[in-house]
Amino acid sequence: MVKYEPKAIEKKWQDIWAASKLFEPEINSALKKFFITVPIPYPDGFIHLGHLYTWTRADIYARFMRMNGYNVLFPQSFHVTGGPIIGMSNRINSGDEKTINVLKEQGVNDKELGLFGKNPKFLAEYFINTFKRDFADIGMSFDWRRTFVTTSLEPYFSRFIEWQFRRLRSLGLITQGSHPVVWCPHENTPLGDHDRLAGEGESPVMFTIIKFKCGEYVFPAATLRPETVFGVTNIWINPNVRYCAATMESGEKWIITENAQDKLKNQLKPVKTCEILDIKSFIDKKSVNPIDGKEVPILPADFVDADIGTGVAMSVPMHAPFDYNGLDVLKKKDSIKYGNIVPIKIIDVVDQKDLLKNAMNAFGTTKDGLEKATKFVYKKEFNQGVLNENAGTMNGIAAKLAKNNIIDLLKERKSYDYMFELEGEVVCRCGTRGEVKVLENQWFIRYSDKDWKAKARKEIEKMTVYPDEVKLQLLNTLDWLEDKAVARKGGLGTPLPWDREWLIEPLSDSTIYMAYYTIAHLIKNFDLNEVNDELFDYIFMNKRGKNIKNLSRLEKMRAEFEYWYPLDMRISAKELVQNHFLFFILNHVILFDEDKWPKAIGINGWLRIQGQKMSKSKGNSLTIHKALETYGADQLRLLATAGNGVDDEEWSTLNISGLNQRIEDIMQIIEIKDSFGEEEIELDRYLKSKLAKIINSATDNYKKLRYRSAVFSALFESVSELKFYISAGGRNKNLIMEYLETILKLNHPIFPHITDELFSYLGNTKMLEETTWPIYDENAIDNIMESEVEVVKATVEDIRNIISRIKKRPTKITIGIANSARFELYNKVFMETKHSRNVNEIRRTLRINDPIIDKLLKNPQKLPEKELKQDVEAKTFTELKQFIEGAFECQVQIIQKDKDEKAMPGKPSVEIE
RNA sequence: GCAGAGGUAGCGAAGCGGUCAAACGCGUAAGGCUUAGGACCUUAUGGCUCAGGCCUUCGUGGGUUCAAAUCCCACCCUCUGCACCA
Repeated sequence: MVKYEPKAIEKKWQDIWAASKLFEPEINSALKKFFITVPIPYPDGFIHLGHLYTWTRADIYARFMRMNGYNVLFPQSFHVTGGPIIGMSNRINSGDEKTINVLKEQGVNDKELGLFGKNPKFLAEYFINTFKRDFADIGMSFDWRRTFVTTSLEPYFSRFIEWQFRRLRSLGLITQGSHPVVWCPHENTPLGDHDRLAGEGESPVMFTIIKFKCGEYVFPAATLRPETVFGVTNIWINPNVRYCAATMESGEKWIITENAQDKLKNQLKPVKTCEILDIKSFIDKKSVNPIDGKEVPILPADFVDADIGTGVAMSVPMHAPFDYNGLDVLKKKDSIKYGNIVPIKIIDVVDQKDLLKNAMNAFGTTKDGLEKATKFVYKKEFNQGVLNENAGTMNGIAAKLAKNNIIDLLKERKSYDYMFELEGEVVCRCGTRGEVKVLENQWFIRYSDKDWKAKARKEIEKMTVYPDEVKLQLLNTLDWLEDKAVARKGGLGTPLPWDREWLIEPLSDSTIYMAYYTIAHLIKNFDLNEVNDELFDYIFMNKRGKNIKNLSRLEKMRAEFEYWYPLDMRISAKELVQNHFLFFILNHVILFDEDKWPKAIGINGWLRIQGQKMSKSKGNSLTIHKALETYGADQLRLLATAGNGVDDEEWSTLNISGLNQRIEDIMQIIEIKDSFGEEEIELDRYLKSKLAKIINSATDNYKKLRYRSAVFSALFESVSELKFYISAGGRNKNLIMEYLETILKLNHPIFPHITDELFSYLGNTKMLEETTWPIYDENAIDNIMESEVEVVKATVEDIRNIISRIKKRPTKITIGIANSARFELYNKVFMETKHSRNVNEIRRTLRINDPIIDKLLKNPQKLPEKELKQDVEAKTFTELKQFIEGAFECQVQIIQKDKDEKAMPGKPSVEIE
């Protein structure tokens, strides 16, 4: 009994591949090139199975293209820009138990841990080495000569990034401005999602400030709904909170909560002086609504949250449940004083006359209920509402549009301002409450630029995207893409060449490095001083500057770039689609000529393990290194076939046994190969036809990165067809050998080690990647033969069914094939189904009166689906007689039927005795 | 909120107008093999039916069609991204 033992053979083949230099391609103008990459990873931990999902998918593509005759470049590098490496190092240094335990479990010793904590560079180098080791062990076909590390560890690469950013700046695509971020005042740093204990996903929301004048003072009401300003009946302040009169730079005296003045300071609205005052003294005084000049009273309300906005709110009772309820409370207290304040309805929603009241009745007047009602009302009114005659000049305008119109009006009247606020609470890991801060002099890359977007749109439309739906996602995201901050003050990275206290952040320094791969191994021969903008201009733009000398040395790099670029395929998981991939595309279209724009991208989902995404942070990741203790490389590579597209796919080790089984099946057939002979039978045509279809579908699926489907036909279907052929009496050695060779080729990209091994068992001395991909032979397709074999299989099913019904062991089975007249009618009907599947129509066209026609047309669901031939059916049954006898262990007779009503084409009559 | 994807038998997952009671894998059950277990092989696995038949199913509710898991509309639920965060 043969057993598949992957460990025994995998190292051997990895060494053979390495020695062959197969994966270190050189320029070869006789060959078409193919350049494929995966985004560079952060070496801040061990590579695990979740990562591998993406990389194996790329490696499979690289091997597939090599076998298809392409000169394939598949390099890999590493990313250390930004925070992750330093963050990891800091966590270890500060004794973070979770992190340390995970690493220890994965085999890091105390000495190494100590160094990790002290030296982020050591940490990065350590993990880069483990990545390389694990990549090799899993059989990745990388060209390691071109590896580099972005960015601060590699001055040559930094020069490249500087070149990129000077060019972007010279194109006017880098600007400086201010920008709101969530900020930790304790650590003095922006708070990303990963830095938060609470408030993940919270981002600054812009509140409109509308200035209501009251004598010398301004009441700056903060609101999310400026479109309701026509419906204001009063101003709310909270009598239980300390307020102050803050003198702003403009000289205006704003009445705001004490809290609010710090917020304003953070948002570049410095408060010059500030006097505490008794807010209660303003109650019942009048203020002026700037939109229409109407006077509205200032009233007390304890639901006004001192932590949000300015502490001054405008009251629109007809459109805000809290305001309505607040006014109600006051009216109950003092109906004379407040009785004449009437809610004003300014937004109409079709079919929703009493939207607010209904919502309040439905949700109640508890705090929670009012919040729900608020959400409900806001949503309906904003999306479906239209302003009415109470809204002055805005009458008839949709609420959605009115918002900006009203803001413009307020600006004209110098009654507008804005501030940022967090809707939910954000807490930093250090425990401090996060707040909004507007950063000054931040550098931006102008992804909002219309012309730039138009170019990118053109490229996306042209590009091949697997799977298809991702293209739509790219285009949609491009539409709302805004300017992006390109630099930060912390972490690692290349300084902005013109403002060196800012470091270029990771998503911005990783947009065009694929071009750098083409020269990465050569540029190191230069002195760093020689590596300047002119050099890059010459290589990448063919622009020869004054100081360019030593042309011959440069020429080699230029040739590499010209040969390998553009990038033909980039593979990644889906989370990079809406950020990295867009930046990658945008930078390419602006920095390179159109013939150097990327050709295709392939996106995959995640690997789930027991329903959860496999990731470092979830702690459910299995490192490749560990997994290789139990499984072989090819067995782990099977996980690349977990899915076809962007859906997340469940992976279980159980699939591995299915793989093992097929491999052992193949090994067994190879073992008995000498027992096969020369005889050719009808069934050969069936196997050849199946093989052709398998080649066709596997090839197509490989091309589209649909590996789940590819492995299904290349491995599972192919082996089971071969087993059927042999069990049904097939013995044609030449055919079987050709079949085996073909399926080894078809499986090689996914399972390179075992297929190379088995290929050598067949007496070959070449590696599979030195052979060529199987060619689909259309002439081998024999649909009638395939159909008739299916008829036999279906008949066996039928017989089984009957036997189980009548509950007796058969002694003899007689199978009656329909006569050729019936086949003729059958095929006539089949031909008609190509034009119409409407039974009445078929009947009308055919105009044949025959009980067989009636039978065929009885059920439109069961119309003939394929062409059948009487002689083939008869021959097939005769040839497979032994196969049928074997299944039932009794005598089988095949006869021709002339009159039997039951025998139909594709459905012979069956008599069981 | 905006955008994208998805809901299929006990589970994973194909199918994306007719050959669909739904591939394939796993699980489960019976039989074979074996001293026994494992592995392996065969068969069964929505319901009913003692001659190959019938009935009900593909998130929910409608619709289009001779025909819908597949197309259209509405609703419910799940996942993902949304920017200084890699």
